[in-house]
Amino acid sequence: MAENKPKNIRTQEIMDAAMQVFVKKGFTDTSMSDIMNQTGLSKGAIYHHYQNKKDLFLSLIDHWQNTHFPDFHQYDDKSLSSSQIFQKFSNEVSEKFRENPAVFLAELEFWSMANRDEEVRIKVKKLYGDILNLFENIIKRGIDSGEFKQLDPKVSALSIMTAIQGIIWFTLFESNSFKGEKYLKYVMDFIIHGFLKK
Amino acid sequence: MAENKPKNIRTQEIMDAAMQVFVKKGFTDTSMSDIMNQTGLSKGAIYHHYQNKKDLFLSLIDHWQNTHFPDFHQYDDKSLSSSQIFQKFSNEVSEKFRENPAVFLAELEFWSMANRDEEVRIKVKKLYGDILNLFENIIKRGIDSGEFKQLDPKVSALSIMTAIQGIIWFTLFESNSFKGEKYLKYVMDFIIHGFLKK
DNA sequence: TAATAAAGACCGACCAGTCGGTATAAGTTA
DNA sequence: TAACTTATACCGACTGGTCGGTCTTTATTA
Repeated sequence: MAENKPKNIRTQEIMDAAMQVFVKKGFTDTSMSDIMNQTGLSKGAIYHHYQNKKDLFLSLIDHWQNTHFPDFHQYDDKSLSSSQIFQKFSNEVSEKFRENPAVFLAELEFWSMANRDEEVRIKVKKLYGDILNLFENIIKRGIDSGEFKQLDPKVSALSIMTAIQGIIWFTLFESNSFKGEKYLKYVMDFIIHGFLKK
Repeated sequence: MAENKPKNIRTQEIMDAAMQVFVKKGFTDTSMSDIMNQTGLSKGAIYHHYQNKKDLFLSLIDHWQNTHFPDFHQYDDKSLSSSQIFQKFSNEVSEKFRENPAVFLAELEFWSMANRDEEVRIKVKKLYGDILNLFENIIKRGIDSGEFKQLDPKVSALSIMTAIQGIIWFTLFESNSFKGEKYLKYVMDFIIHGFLKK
């Protein structure tokens, strides 16, 4: 029998295990027994910590945001220009990608589920809403300071986001992960260059 | 009993019906009886035309490419500049999006399945390989003619593709589909402008 | 052209197996 | 011992796939 552990420790373990399986097999094809095997726990233990499979999945979205997403506050640094902030962000994404490409596959699963389930959609929409807000503010700051030309902040923010999402393509279709980083750098430079005032 | 129809007609019907259900519920959550209901056919009829559920799904990828993807040959038109071709392509995507946003959700399902199944991955990889080749050639032509600056054709093609994919975001999270078209136009103009020689 | 034969399309009851979830018991710890 | 955590036996709903057989259309032949 597995050692008893405090709730917060155990749930972290379950989250990490569930992430692996969900990313690999998708929500529906992942059975609770898959998660049991991955954690080494029993069915009863899992259901003790989570009401049901969907509850577990919804928790996973929070877990992803907390674990894998860059800390927002570090981008409030006023000493950096808007271009520099985007570059910094891009570098962090590259690093995440090199360490663990599966992080981005999780997003794919989130999007796919968002298309099927209202609750998931709301939660994922909020997740990306947060990101877009961050980008938008950085862009606005760049415009106000005279660094960027007169852009549409909302659409520009979205362009950056979708450009970054493009890296998922490499995780799926390209074995050599180096190229993903090259893509990201190239695209980011291209966009920022287009943002800058002449 | 349903009227007997020639194979090619019937399979088209099944494909259209299956597309709707798969996009809405995803592969695993779609049962064969869902497809039965959507077509009005019996289980035996479906299995008469397709070996199994996965065979049906794989056929759907071909069907999508044939039905919803712009005809490649029209882009061989040498009288158009590379910029004009991309603009034309972008307009067609916009039109598709206005008519039926679910077309793009199908891609999401393809990607998601590509992550889980080797056969699907190979097929989807080829699909996007075709698209990327088309883009790459147009870009190369633009460079050779002096219209575009010295770009990396492969990465540039990928940038355009991922930018277009970004429209999926609107299908998922935004009710007002008009905005998707605005996004696409904005991004496409931005990219092309960046491609052009000064 | 009429009768017959072959092919193709379609039907639905049925099977073996899987899954999410529940109820309850057993182990652990403070 | 009381509270918490983990284990196990079990259930009902549902799924993909099979199969014997029927109905329709097309081809052949007399």
